[in-house]
Amino acid sequence: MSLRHALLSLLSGRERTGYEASTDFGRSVEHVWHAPDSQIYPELRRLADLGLLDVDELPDGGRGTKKRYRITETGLAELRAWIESPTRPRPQRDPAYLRAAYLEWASPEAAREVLGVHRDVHLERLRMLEQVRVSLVERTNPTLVQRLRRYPAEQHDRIVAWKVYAYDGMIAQARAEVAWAEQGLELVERFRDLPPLGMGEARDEPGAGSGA
Amino acid sequence: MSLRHALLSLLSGRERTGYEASTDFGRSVEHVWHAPDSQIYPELRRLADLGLLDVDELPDGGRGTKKRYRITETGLAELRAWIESPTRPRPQRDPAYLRAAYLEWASPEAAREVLGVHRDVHLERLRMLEQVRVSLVERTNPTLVQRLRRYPAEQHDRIVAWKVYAYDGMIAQARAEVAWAEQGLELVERFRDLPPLGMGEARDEPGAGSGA
DNA sequence: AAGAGCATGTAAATGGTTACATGATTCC
DNA sequence: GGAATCATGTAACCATTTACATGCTCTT
Repeated sequence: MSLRHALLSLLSGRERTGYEASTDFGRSVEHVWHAPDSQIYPELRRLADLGLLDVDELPDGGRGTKKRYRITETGLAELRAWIESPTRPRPQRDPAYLRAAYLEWASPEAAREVLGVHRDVHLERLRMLEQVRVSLVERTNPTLVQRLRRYPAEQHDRIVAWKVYAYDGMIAQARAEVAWAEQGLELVERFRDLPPLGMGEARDEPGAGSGA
Repeated sequence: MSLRHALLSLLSGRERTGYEASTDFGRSVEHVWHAPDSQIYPELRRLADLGLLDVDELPDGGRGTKKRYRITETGLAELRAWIESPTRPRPQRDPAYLRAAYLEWASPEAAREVLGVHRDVHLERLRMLEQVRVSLVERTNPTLVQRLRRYPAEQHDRIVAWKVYAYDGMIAQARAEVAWAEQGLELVERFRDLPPLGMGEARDEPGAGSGA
C-alpha cells in the first residue's frame, strides 16, 4: 500500500505529468520502492479520485491529452501522517535466504553460480547506490535540485540529509549482501568434495509406517 | 512463488501432517519465509495435486481425518532445481526506507518514535535469530535434529553449516538495521530545532501556470 | 469449566507481475 | 526510414493479507 506514498513523496517535490511522474519515478523513488508503469498510471488516477492529487488535462499537440498532477493539502497531510506512523516491518520473505538455508542440496558448481550471481547483483546495485549518493551530496541530482528549489535554503541540509541517510542504509545492506555471498563461496569450497545428498540415504523413523 | 519451496524444504526433513507442517513451519522456515496457516494448508494440497507430495489420509480418532504429507522424488527434484537456479533479487520495496528518505516531513518527536520502533523491532529479531543460531550450532534445534537423523553423519556438518550461514546473513542484516536506526536518531537531534516543512513556503517554478 | 492445542480450512480484498496495446513525434 | 521518446494505459493472473469458521480432546 506504499506505492501510494512513494508517488505522493515524488509529487511533493514538484508537479508532474503522468509520463514525467513515471520516468522520474524510475530515476529516483524507484531505488527505494520499485513499481512498473502499469501500476503508476492507474494509481495516479486513484490518488486524483481521492483528492490527494489535483489533475489538469493539458492538450498534447494533436496527440490526445496529458495530465498534470499536483499534490493537494490533503495529499500532503496523508503523506505526512504516513511518514510519522511506524509500521510493522514487512515479514521476511527473501528467496536468496531460503535457498541458502538448503544449499546442501546444490552441487558445488550450482552453489558457486547462485552465490556468484548474488554477489554480482549486489555489487552492481552498490555501485549504482554510491553514484546516486554522490549526486545527492553534491546536489547535482536533478530530482533533488527541483525539490530544493521549492524550499528555503535553511531547509536544504535536512532534506538532503534524509535522502543521503536512506541511501546510506541501502548501501550498508548491499555491502552486507556482498560480504555474505563471499562467505558463502568459501563455504562451498569447504564442502567441495562431499558427495551430494540424495533421497537414497533417507531412513524413515521407526513407527512412521511407510504407506502404500 | 517460493512458499512452495519453503514447504518442500521443510518436508525434505521429514514427513508431516498438515498441522505439524504448519506449526513446525512457524518454528523454523518461518524465520526465513513468512506465511500464515491460511496459505499453508491450501498450498500443501496443491503440492499434493501436482505430485510433489504424497498424501495419506489418517483417521484422527473420531475427529475427522488428518493428512500426512511426504515429499516425492519429483518434489525433491523440483526443490533441488529451484535451489540450484539463481533468481533475480526481489525488487526493493521496504516502507522503512521510503519513509526515511522523506523524514524531513516528520516532527522530531515522530521521527524519534519511528526510528526507535525500527531499532527495537530489529533488536528483538536479532535476539531471536541469535538464539536460533545457537540451537543450530549446538544441534539442539528439534527441526534440525529430525532432519539430521535422515542423513549419514558425514553430511551433518554441511547441513548445519548452510542453516547457520542463512542465519548469519539475517543476523548481519538485523545488526545493520539497528545501526542504521541509531544513525537516524542522531540525525533527528541534529535538526531538532529546524522549523517544520510546510506547503506554505512552496513556490511554483515560473511557467508552471498555477491552475484554476 | 475454561483454555490450550489439535486439525482443517474458506472467502474477500488488495497488491503486484507480466504481457499486451496504441499511436504520434522527434532525432539520427 | 527506423529507433527512441512521449503518452497513456488494460487485462489476466498470481500471491498475499485479513478475517472468519468449526469442532474435538486433553490438561489444569
